[in-house]
Amino acid sequence: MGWPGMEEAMREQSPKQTRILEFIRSFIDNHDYPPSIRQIQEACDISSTSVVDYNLRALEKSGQIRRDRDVSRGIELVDKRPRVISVPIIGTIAAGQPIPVPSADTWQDHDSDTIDVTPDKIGGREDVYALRVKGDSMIDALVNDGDIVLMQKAETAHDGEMVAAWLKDEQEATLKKIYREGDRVRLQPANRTMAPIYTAAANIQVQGKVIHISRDNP
Amino acid sequence: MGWPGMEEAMREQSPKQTRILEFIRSFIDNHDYPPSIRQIQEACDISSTSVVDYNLRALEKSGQIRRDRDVSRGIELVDKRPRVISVPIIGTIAAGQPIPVPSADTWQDHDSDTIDVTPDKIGGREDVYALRVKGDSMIDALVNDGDIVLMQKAETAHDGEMVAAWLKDEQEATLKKIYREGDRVRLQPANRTMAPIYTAAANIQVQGKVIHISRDNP
DNA sequence: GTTCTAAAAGAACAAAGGTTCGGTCGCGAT
DNA sequence: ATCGCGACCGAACCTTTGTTCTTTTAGAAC
Repeated sequence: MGWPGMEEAMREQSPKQTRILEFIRSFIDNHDYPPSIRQIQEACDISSTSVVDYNLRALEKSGQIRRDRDVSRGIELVDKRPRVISVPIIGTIAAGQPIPVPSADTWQDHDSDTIDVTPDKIGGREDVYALRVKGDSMIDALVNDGDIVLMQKAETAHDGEMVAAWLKDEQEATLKKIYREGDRVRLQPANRTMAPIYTAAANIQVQGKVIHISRDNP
Repeated sequence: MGWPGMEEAMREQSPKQTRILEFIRSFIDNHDYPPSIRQIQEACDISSTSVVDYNLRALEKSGQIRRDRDVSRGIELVDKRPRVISVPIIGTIAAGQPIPVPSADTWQDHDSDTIDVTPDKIGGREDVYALRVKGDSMIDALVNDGDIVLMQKAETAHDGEMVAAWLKDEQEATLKKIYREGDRVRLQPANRTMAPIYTAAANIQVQGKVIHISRDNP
């Protein structure tokens, strides 16, 4: 997350360096590749390329940028905005309809429906997929019709985790907190005012853990 | 979203072109700037730079990439992953506590708490901010403790829109669907099982419209 | 076979762009 | 005064890198 004295180093930048940094940032936003030294020079009213180089070295030393020497436009912002990650929406979760559980192979291949999410929501996890919620049968878990839930594939879950559970007998899927109680399972809605569901442990098949819920407001 | 014949043009790419495209994509992911023609050549086992150029022209013609001539590494993917956008979290919405409504000036300056969102959620809107939900007094609107709501600043709202409303007499804020009924206002929870709140129109101050709700699952 | 064309090779060229180096200009310390 | 130093200038230098040109190959069409 940093190093001792990072804050000081970052404060120790001249107005010229701040201006250079801002220009690089906006240039990358516009062009998707970094500016050349001469472009920085012109944009920031600097008289010589060597001055740009001088300040870039300073910025590099203070940890603001990284430079790939011997590479044109080899400037990389350390504090750059990450890009979005596309997660496949592999199905719809609704009472009475099974979720097609994905095989990891077909994930990226099928350019089916996807949703973009910020990397921090994935957080390094693998086997992440998304489900579209249909109907309001999950309203007791504070999940509404049209919501998108981010899931991590899992066959098991610890007590208290919110999972997508497939009820074999009832032939339906639901989103609930799961608790093992001997040979049966309690599915607890997130909303305290709603009553839990009890069923046999053998009747439950965990499809994945809920890691995020996202709802666009119309 | 495309142009007539786009699909055909995209299918008309040789395996070599596909490989080049994938390499560019992964290179940009790793370095944050595009590869040079000679780097593409080496990575894709191509014998000559002119062959790379030949295929890049084809990719450009088929609309896969854009090229800035006379610019080193001036390759831009048309279908690139957008970057995240940082939205300021300007406060907490909870019963009994006022929301500090932001002035547009101080937004970007204060590097206070922010949340990254995908651009499609903003959708060109301006004056977007975020609120952190504290407590479960909004549970009837399917909003839970800890949720982040994306808001668009607004002083007025149409009937049926979900807004953050400040109740002057009660000195508390809430998230509800708003309906004007003569000189009073109905605040309708999103959950049909909950009863609406009625109050005088003069008692209501709209703070913003809800455009998105986001919940990380612990 | 001949012809035509997409695709590829290889080399040379020229522009773009990073780096270097000698020198200047304050400015505080010695 | 002068020494040291951070910041800055200019210009030359040379690598990187995009472009071009000629030639070759491999099929498909005739």
